[in-house]
Amino acid sequence: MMKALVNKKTTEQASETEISVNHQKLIDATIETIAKRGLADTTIAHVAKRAKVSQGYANFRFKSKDNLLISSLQYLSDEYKKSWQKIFEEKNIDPIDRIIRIVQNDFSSKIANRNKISVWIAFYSEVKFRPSYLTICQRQDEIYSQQMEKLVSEINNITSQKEFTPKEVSETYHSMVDGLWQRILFDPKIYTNEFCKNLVLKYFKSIYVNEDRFA
Amino acid sequence: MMKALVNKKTTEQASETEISVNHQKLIDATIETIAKRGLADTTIAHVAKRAKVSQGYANFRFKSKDNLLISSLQYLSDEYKKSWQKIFEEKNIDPIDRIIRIVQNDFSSKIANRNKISVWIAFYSEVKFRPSYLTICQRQDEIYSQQMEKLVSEINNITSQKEFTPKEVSETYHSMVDGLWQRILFDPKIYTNEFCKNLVLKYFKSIYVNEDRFA
DNA sequence: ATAAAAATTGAATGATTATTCAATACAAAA
DNA sequence: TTTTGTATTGAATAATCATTCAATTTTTAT
Repeated sequence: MMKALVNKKTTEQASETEISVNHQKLIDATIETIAKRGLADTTIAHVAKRAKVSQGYANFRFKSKDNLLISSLQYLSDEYKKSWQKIFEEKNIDPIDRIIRIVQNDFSSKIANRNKISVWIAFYSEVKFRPSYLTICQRQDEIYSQQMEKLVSEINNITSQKEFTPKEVSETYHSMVDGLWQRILFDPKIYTNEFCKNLVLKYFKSIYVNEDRFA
Repeated sequence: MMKALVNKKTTEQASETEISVNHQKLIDATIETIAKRGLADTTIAHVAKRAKVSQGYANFRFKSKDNLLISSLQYLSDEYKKSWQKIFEEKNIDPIDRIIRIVQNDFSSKIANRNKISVWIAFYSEVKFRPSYLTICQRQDEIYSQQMEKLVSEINNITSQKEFTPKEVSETYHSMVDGLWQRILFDPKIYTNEFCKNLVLKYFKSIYVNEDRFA
């Protein structure tokens, strides 16, 4: 009896740390399904089929569809966070180069592609009605903004630019990125990643007039 | 027989031009329901109840739920368009004042409130999967962008600003608006309409350095 | 006032879909 | 091998919802 209890606990721990293959397969399949069919048309049956497990299992593994969706959003959020976190942290790189890398990342094909964007917007559209979605998105934004403001204030110090506060620049950039992502979804012919990236760099150019690297 | 035909035609014409009360009641109810419950949870039954007609009637009147949703998006789009169309057309007003009015309009409480925004984003999120949604949104954007570019080029002429093309300024502005609307939904405490408006005006200030009206 | 036509109802239908769970396959331990 | 526990299946269930339509109310024309 004692042994059984201990065993059970070990198993639980294992499944928490070493993320099971099926767990990840299902999350990937969920994101792919939302990208291909839209959130409204994403059923457990579709996801399970794509992940090549039974419908019953998908539900069993995540307790509920809701839970599967939340886990998928969390995964998407973590993936994005990882991509910018390390750029912000490279303290030995010039801050202007660092911000350029942030822009490059935000419009890299890995991040800003129509599939990923459509999934983000699908979740955004439900944020007002699902507190758990809101929490995940807000947490991400908060840290990003905070790091961005710090980076901008470093640049402001170097360039002795006084007209625009770090907060203003950070918020403007952030909203531009969100807006441009949306537009990539609408009209990818015009809004190529390159076009968007250059538009944002041009914005920085308007703030930091003497800095040629933004041109 | 002849008379009957004529009568019928008159009735049809009437119901097309003088939009029936129920028609508009249902569209309003649809927008309200999406705002309150989200698109995923918007059923004909909820809409009908809010519009105070029977569920069967709602479906009969619009042929299908799909059709009702498209009509609602079209209405929203038209309403927004009307609000900016007349500002662009006021040719006797100084272009800088005109662009300031455009900004004021885009962040007026009538346009940029959480209810309206959540409905917009709900439709945006389905744009990739519903060609009819895409068409409505694209048509709107195209005309807006076109007018905006024209306005910016007028301002560029006056200010002899050469660094930033009308297209660039217009696209940047447009994406900022979309991004900020999204952020109003996430965190209305920080992103008040006033805050957003000032952020955008500050952007224009960075382009048109000598123009005090943007400050 | 009456008949004919149109508008509106609401209950029934059928399709879709999340969730459950008994049955089966699989793996590990004895 | 046999036993025991876990992972996985897939068919059944129950709920939700768009759509239909026969019946009823309201409006219009005579």
